[in-house]
Amino acid sequence: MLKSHSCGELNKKHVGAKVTLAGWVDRRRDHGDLIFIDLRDREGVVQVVFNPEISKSCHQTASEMRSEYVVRVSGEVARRPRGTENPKMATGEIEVIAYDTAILNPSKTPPFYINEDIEIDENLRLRYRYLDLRRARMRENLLLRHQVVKFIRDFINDKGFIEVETPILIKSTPEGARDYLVPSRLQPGKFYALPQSPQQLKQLLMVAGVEKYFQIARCFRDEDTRADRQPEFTQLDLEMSFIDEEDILKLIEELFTAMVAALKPEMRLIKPFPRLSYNEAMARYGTDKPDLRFGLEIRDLSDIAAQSSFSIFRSVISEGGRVKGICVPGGADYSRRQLDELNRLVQGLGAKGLTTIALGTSAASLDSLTIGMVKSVAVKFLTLEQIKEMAERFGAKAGDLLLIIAAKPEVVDVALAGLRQEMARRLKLADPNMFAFAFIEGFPLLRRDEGAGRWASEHHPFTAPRDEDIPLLDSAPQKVRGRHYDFVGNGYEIGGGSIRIHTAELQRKVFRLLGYSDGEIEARFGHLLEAFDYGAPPHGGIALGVDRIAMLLAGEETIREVIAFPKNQNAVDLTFDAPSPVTEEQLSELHLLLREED
RNA sequence: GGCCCCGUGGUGUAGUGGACAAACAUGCCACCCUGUCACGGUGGAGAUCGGGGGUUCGAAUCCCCCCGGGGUCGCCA
Repeated sequence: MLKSHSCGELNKKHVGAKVTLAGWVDRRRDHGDLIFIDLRDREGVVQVVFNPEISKSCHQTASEMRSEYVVRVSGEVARRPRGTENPKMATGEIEVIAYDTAILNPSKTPPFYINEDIEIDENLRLRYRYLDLRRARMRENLLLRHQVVKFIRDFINDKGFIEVETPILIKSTPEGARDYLVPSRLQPGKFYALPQSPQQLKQLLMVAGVEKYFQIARCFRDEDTRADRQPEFTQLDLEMSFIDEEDILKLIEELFTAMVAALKPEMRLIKPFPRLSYNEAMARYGTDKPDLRFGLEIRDLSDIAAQSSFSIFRSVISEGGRVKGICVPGGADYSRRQLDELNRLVQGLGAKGLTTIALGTSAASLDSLTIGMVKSVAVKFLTLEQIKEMAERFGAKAGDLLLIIAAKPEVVDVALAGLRQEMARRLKLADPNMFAFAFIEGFPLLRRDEGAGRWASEHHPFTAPRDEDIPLLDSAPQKVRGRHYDFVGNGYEIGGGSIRIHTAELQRKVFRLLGYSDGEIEARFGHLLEAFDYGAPPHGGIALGVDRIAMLLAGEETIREVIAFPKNQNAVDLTFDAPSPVTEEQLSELHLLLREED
């Protein structure tokens, strides 16, 4: 080793010790004769003093040091002179008096600050990711992610699970997300696909008798990115035999409770984790991944709106739409400009517009509210009674603002969910010191794919229907509830799972309902169905997004901040400039010919 | 594919039709400085205002197209 200690570990117990350190120059303070260097390594920063009276050559070398130079320093740890201690530094009580030093490698001036935490253009950060990762914020995020994965592995191991690796080169399944394909050299014209998740593999492991499987698994989906979505991401994938929903939910609740206590003890949880039905989540929050740290719940006003003479409300309802809204406490004094912004927001989410009703601030209470105190474009078309009825539904008070959207059911929910999120952000309603984890249950097994004119799986085709709903598969598929559950936290979908179908008979029935011919079923899922005929145990599991867990625990807003080398929004790796063209020879070996694009 | 936001010295920002051959902070370079810690002081270099076209007497600023980054809807079994 070129070093005897790390910079960050030194403290007053080391006073008098002769140490050799190595790291990067975080900052240089040159007083002419006396030079101070803040030397940084993975563990932290320590002040090194170069005094020409101790070593003239050291002092000369130090005067040549610049930010991010890699240097080695030998010196004696000393207590700082009285009055010069720095309480802001972890090592601020001591310093290292250098008597020998060397520049191991100089550095160009970096393209951005390593020693300051400021927002930098994402392009630059990703292009120089190795420098970005030197910054304290990213170093801490990498460490936290390591701790998260380590904690998960230890915890799950203690519960009797064994980690099994599954193939990265596997078979394309056209349903679901778009696959990343890998051409085969040995099998001309054929392709592997990278796994979207190890779903079928882990089910086969259950048939194999593994009973309790887990994996920190890399998954790939060729879909558009988001702040919480990357083309490749990491799942905690697990599966158990001989269990029901309760076993999985309990395990996950235990895991997250223990993990937060261990890694983020200052954060508060809602215990036990709330369980909401899908219908309840959609009705109250307009989404199946609500942020439960704040209220602003949605209320359905369709019945009142239908009675009004407001033509927008009436026509939307007559076409099968809904009129719903949220109530912003104290929002009645919102300016025209602010309301316009909200209008644009919901229009961006697909709504035609936003109806705002400001309940007059001059009213002492709702009872004393008069029509003259209400500010709204809809005021001419609503009676005072109707307005009060709406306000009561929200438990609104005078001075509140009602934000109402009339649209098709799915648009109303998307727009109001977005509006709710935005209002909470503006009003700072979400407690930053809380993780509001929750389970969502009772999803429908199927949803109608109107484009294709057939049924599609809400989750995936391996999800078991509730036993009592199985007869409905033939008569009323839309009413069948799946044995599926989602795990959400602070408005993010952290993961989901289900109890699986484990008999070939039921699995075939569901595939047929999804519109597959018997031939397609055999070609795509024959391996799984065959396995089910050899004693498949009842089983189920869950998959959780490790990137999102790390992001939440780190308090970050994108998973890029907890991935060492993420891709940008266009799925490009800017550090390596991937993807990139390949040679004609490579294409030829793979039996590929590139298509001319217009 | 749609919508929204952003692009000005190395970095972060100000400037939204003339007083800008572009300002501030920091970084960089040189010199001075023995207790600093975001050290301080003096001086200096550094920007075709993302690119192209247009409007105008005049464009960083207004309009159009393109490029790049971010957010989001669709998409994500």
